[in-house]
Amino acid sequence: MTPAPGSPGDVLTLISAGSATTRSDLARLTGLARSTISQRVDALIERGLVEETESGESTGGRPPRQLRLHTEEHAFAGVDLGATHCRIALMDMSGDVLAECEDSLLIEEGPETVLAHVDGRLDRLLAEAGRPRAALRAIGMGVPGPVEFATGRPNNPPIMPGWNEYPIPEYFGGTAVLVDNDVNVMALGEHRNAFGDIRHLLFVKVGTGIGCGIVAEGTLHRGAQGSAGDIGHIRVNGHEEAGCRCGNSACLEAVAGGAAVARRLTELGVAAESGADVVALVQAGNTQALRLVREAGRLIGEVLASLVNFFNPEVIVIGGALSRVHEHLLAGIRETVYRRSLPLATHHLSIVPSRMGINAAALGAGILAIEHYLSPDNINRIVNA
Amino acid sequence: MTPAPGSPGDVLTLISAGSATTRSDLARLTGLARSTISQRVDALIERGLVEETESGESTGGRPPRQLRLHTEEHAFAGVDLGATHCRIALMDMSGDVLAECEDSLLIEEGPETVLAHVDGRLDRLLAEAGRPRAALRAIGMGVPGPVEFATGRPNNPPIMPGWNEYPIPEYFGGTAVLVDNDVNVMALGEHRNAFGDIRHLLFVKVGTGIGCGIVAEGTLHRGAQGSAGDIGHIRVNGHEEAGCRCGNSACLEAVAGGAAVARRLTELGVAAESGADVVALVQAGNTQALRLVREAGRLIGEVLASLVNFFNPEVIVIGGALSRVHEHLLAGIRETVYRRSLPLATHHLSIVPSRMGINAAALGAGILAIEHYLSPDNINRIVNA
DNA sequence: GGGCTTTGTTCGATCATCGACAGAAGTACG
DNA sequence: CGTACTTCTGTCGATGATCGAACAAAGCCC
Repeated sequence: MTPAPGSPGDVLTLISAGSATTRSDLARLTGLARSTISQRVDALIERGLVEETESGESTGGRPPRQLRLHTEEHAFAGVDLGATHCRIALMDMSGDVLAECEDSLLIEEGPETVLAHVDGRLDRLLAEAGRPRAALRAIGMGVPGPVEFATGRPNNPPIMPGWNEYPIPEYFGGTAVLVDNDVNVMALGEHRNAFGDIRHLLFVKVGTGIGCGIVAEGTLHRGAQGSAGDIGHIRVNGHEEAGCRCGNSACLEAVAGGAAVARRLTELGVAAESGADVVALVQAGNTQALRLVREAGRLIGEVLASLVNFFNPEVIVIGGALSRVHEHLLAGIRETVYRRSLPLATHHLSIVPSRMGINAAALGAGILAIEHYLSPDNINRIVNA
Repeated sequence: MTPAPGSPGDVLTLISAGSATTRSDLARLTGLARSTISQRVDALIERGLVEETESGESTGGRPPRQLRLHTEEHAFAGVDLGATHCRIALMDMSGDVLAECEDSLLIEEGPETVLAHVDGRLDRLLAEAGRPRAALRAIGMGVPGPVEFATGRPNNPPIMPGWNEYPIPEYFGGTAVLVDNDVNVMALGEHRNAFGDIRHLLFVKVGTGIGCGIVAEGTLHRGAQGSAGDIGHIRVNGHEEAGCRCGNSACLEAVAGGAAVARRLTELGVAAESGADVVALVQAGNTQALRLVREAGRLIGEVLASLVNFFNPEVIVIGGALSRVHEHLLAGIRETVYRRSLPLATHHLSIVPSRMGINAAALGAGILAIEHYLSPDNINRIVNA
């Protein structure tokens, strides 16, 4: 994955990526001498970052001692804040979930209330996992709105009253807190768990609104103002009648979002209020709902066709509430994308449903926290301290 | 620009970027000891990569000796191959042009003919600049079609018959040859010469066709198959009647490209065959042409509005033949983008005409070659040899 | 049990880097 | 005009990281 670096903290990166599980592997991958590797691994073990497990299988000689991230003593939290829910996953350093929870919680109650709730849940989850608060190394958080990633402040979020410019990291004192848009952390979760070797990936969340997380060269592309991926307000053909909350008309999410599909169903005499209702109707076999979901897929596909030409990704992952009925949504999307995009761009393109489902955001947020902690710079700092 | 690395070849990167012009600068920027810097600079001077110029101005003590890239002894070529032309710029290591040439040349004559022409011109330009062929360190080349960058082979280019899969680098023997799409090298040229500190930039070429070069995190984004930026075949609203050479209808370049505008003018009774004719008509004050160019700008703006939401660039540069009448084209583009994109994304967005004009491609291709040669890996290899 | 292979550690040698010093080349000022 | 001061650059011994070789450990194969 990584080329072949030689600096100190890079050793840990290789271990965490699973590229190397023994000292010999490390020596081969980094080009450093075995003795040097041993010395570095010792330092990492001493700091509690790496542990040795039982010996592996021999390949004809002395069996190598397996190395892995130290899964005790450290903990990381991934927080998924939605408009009406809060999910938290407590993870160890290798990304395995130690404990998790899910609550109904209105984000519009404002940062103090919501973050106090999160803080309380963190204590409970840590207790459940039997780790002290001090073991919590970093917190990742996905929120439903644009965020200035560097400072962790929401940037004029439309559905988060009271959160504008609120400095979320400061609420948690000294603990490192990484805050990002929810779609971005979902994209990250999906990429790291299921598509680690894919370089360019799009994650499209189809829920009440529609958003997109962009992975370019394996890292999140956030854009100049951190608003990249906001595809919900791209104009689609021939729906000028559909007004959008943003003030324009014919926005993608005003014609193909969960709320829009529900409204159209209601107009046809089938009662539906939200994307969840739509999903229920489709699962119950309602043909009108099924047809409209597929039609929504076509509209989304039309926008994605443009983005495929522009960005040329290898994989597009479809997630969000509506993707629970992904067969129909995907059929519509695929139909349009493969017809409207250039052959060169679609030839090796896969369009697949989310593999992480409802957990993508919390897991992705946790991964954001873990990767921050395991970044070579941070590790070098810890080891040299 | 670069964070604060400490490895050997990075010193040269700082010098070439203009971030450091003296040994003291280098020590401050890299954090290395002054003695270490001196030693490295000596090595670079000995290899002929860096030279000392006359002393700079004193700031109260001994004046520092200025360092810069060694501009003699090395040469780089930037080759801009279009459908009907060939421009070559011979440059020194700092990107200054030593000699250039421009010829009419049909790319459809095939690789052997065209590359032989290029090779001959290279010899002439080198002679003009008084440097031996051996001084030519690398060649960058932009071609009008998709390219597999890693191997330098065109990938099913529509307007380059005979070039498919042709291994261009092999034609030039041992010299390093970097081949890329022409729009990509234009984007690179524009970025490096005029927008070096911008992280995310789009370069849009409006000529007979329409294409886009993407700079993300300061580097070219080529996509999974190297076809990223192919925005000419994105569908636009309400022009289903316009058939495109790609087989679809309502493609952006079928309604707003130079050829399309010329065709529409002809339909209105104003004779025009190509984008160049359109430009001439606009410059002559023809109001029909002016109106259609502005209308083309609006259509392009509609597509760009989507891409701004998706990619969130800081700057969009408009280039290509039609941009010679950029006031009108830009007016149309700006009008639509600022109306249809999200405020957060447009707030700090600039949409500007190309500063490099017709030279963008050749210069960008040359920069591709220079940056390849000056990459830390390559420099370390040279110094340690 | 005795080769054989692979892994991991120990230890002296080597090389890059550092810090302190001295010299170089200017300015500021009496 | 000379002296103090500042800033830049090269030299040199000390230090610390890295390496390679030798050695010990731990398995397999016969």
